[in-house]
Amino acid sequence: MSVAAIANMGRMARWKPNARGRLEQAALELFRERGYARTTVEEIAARAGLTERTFFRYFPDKREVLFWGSGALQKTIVDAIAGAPEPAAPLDAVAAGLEATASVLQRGREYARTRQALIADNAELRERELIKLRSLATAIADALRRRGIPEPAASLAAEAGIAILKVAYERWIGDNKPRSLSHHLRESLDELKALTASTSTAIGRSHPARVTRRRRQARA
Amino acid sequence: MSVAAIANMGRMARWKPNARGRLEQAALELFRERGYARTTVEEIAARAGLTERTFFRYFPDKREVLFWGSGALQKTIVDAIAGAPEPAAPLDAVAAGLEATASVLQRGREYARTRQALIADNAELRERELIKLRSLATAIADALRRRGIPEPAASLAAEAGIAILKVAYERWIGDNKPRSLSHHLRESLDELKALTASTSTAIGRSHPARVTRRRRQARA
DNA sequence: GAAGTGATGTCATAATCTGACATCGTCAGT
DNA sequence: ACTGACGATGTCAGATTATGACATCACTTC
Repeated sequence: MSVAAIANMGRMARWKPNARGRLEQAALELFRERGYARTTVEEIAARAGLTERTFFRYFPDKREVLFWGSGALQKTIVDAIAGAPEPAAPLDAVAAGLEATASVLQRGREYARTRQALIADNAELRERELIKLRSLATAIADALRRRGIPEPAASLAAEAGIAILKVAYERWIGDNKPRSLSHHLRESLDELKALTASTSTAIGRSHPARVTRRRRQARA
Repeated sequence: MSVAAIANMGRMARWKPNARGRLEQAALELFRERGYARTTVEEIAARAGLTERTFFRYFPDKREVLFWGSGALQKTIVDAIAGAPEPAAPLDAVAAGLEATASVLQRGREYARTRQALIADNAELRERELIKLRSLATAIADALRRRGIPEPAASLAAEAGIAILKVAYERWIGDNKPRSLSHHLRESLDELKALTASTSTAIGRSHPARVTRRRRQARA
């Protein structure tokens, strides 16, 4: 559809603007009111002024309405890792990626809070969240490998990144002071670094022996 | 039901012996024939000589028919960790736990193979497997903490244990030689130890500075 | 202005899962 | 043996999620 068509929204009786967003919004409201399990897709669609069938055109299943953002999030992280300054330790590249999430996640702490509460008390949603985190972990590891980071280190750094993200996110949500997610990310990262510094693993190392590693990637 | 009643199975028209086992068996057969998604619970129940409703009395949902064993497995591991010889490094206690699984998992490699193949090509099943592994990880970490192992180490050792189990299981399944799961477990463990030995983390350490740690647990 | 396209709606249906209640052997106690 | 409790199943009805096939409507393009 052209830009003109979008601007033209007035006359369109059938075409509802931002259907996906309206569905998300309606779903979240209803989930807050009655909980995830007790609201049906039909109700969500109705509140959004749409049909059950249309809901399933925008979301492959009911759970995804709470995870739609994760796709964009993952892309953001991966891109940021790819674009990090060249000679960076694995964990620093990951950190750059995580920093980039802060902007995407800024739908507000309030949203994050209720979303996490919903996920916490529903098994289906917890399952889905785990899958998304696994997907993110492998995506991060891939991105690191594309930077020439060899295998044990790439996976380990990716796992560490997920761990940091989880801790920071949790703290950010439970934090009453107006400290940003970025703040908690940096803090968690520093803690992890302190923890590994004393025992010195490959993930934390500053410059991997300064090998000219750039040549080995090309395109991938 | 008394032992006599069980021995008496002959006369019982309604009561089918080992209903759960028959359902599992029927399910596995059908999954092999048509795949997981294309077989219905009704078909499974029919082949087991039971009703759809009864299937759901034995398994909370269709997926669980492939994961029923995981409960026993987890218990086995946790018990073995609890019963490991007292002054053991975290990873050694975990290793003792994993060793104990070998007996439970011995439903044969053939079963394991088809089961993993089924899980691999179905999203719902992959999700469920992840959940089970998370559950196992936290159970292991708990067991280690009950042995007096402090927090970063307990979780890390648990994660390492899961990683070892996954690798060993995978290799065992893909192995044509008749090497046991135990063999692959030991091998994977050794590889991990070698990997961490050079960098020396807390997980691999032999004796945690020989502190008298036994007094601090009592009952937990 | 005719064909085409994209977003929705409508209808029909499969499949998963649950609650309520009936039935049928078996066991325990009398 | 009679009876009542009990445990495993069956039967029935229904909510809910999810998908396929096809119609419609507004708007675009040639």
